[in-house]
Amino acid sequence: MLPKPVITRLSRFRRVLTRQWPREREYIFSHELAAFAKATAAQVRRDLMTLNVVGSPSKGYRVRDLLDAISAILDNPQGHQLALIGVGNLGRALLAHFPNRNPNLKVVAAFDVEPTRINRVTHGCPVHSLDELETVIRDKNIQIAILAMPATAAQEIVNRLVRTGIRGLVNYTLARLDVPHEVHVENLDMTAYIERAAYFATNSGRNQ
Amino acid sequence: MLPKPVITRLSRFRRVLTRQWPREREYIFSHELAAFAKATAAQVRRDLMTLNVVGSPSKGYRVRDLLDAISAILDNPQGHQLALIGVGNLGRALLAHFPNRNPNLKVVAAFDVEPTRINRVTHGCPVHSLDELETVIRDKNIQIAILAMPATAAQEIVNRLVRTGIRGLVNYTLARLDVPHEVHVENLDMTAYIERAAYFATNSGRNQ
DNA sequence: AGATGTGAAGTAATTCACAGCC
DNA sequence: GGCTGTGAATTACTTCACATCT
Repeated sequence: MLPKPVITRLSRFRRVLTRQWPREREYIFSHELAAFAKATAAQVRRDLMTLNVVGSPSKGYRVRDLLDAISAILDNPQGHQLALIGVGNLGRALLAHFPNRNPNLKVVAAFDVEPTRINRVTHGCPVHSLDELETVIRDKNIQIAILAMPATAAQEIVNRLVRTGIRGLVNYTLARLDVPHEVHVENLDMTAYIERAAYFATNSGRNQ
Repeated sequence: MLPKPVITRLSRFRRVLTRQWPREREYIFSHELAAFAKATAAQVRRDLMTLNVVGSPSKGYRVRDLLDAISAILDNPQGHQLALIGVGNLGRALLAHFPNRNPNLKVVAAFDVEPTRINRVTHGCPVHSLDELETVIRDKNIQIAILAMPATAAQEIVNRLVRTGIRGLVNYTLARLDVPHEVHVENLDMTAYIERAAYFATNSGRNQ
């Protein structure tokens, strides 16, 4: 298993290569990718080394090879089915941001308690009642859940998700979650990031 | 300037102390705080050491001292004024999440291009036209901006913000921003986190 | 007995620097 | 000449372990 910073950068590299790098340029140098992805050339070469991607001193790395290697790491061959819990403003924002992205990751079901939201299709995603959580998760083979509902309900729903066999959680809630160690949690507390930005802004920190 | 992981933990510690720790318990042991904040006791003590907070072996740390020390680090004496750029779903979600939080951080102005959104008050926050960006930023002494609008417009608006003297950016956009090194950027690309969760979920990674 | 405070050790991640190649 | 690939050095962060305190 690769270290977290490497995974984070690979994800960034891929976005640069697919969205910013001119399609007609078949090769890229480490320093070019570094410039786009806000990394250093040495860092890029290190990361690519761990992926066993080889470049040539004269041409650099073949973009195609790079993308293949990154996908082999980041993408699941069967793809990932995701569930969204909570279809409030945040949930809807996530749904709206999503469809155009990584085709490997699909939000195939959303859940809410609000009757007016249930049994409708929002941004192409069907919204179910929370009562159906377990059945839908199992039926659609969902491995990852995005938590975008009030913090108070979080732990209880997480317990249900864990019992149903969820593998990963993306937690937009303030709640700190208790999960067995085989379940991966990404905590995305928005205020934490803003506090951090505030600290480094006033202390005139250097970038990144 | 303290390292990023320390700042992140301090922010977490504070949330635990203000929201989860029983008000009547005036003291807390490092291992207690560690359990709540998902850290280790040694880590907590290290962090508190760097803040020069002293505890007693018999009683632990005084919660009040802790909070004061953390605030002295994280909070700006004049507080922070924030601007929100983009009042779509994501922007509204951010506004909704905010008011109850850190009183030191206030979103005092929002901006959008959509005429139907402009000159209204959303979640207690006035929405201005983007045309007024510079004047409002200056008038309200805003140091930090939260970017929650389409990626395409991001860099141009960032340039304007930088010219107006912004100190920090919280970037929810896919765009990678070019800013002078004295401007701090927190990048919060949602899909990156989901890709990370997917990777560690399939590779059955350990938590955190 | 069971904490704290902290040097020292250990581990993780980044950067240097340079041989080898095109 | 400018790039890749990579051991070695460096820097950053975490954890250990223990003297000290109450």
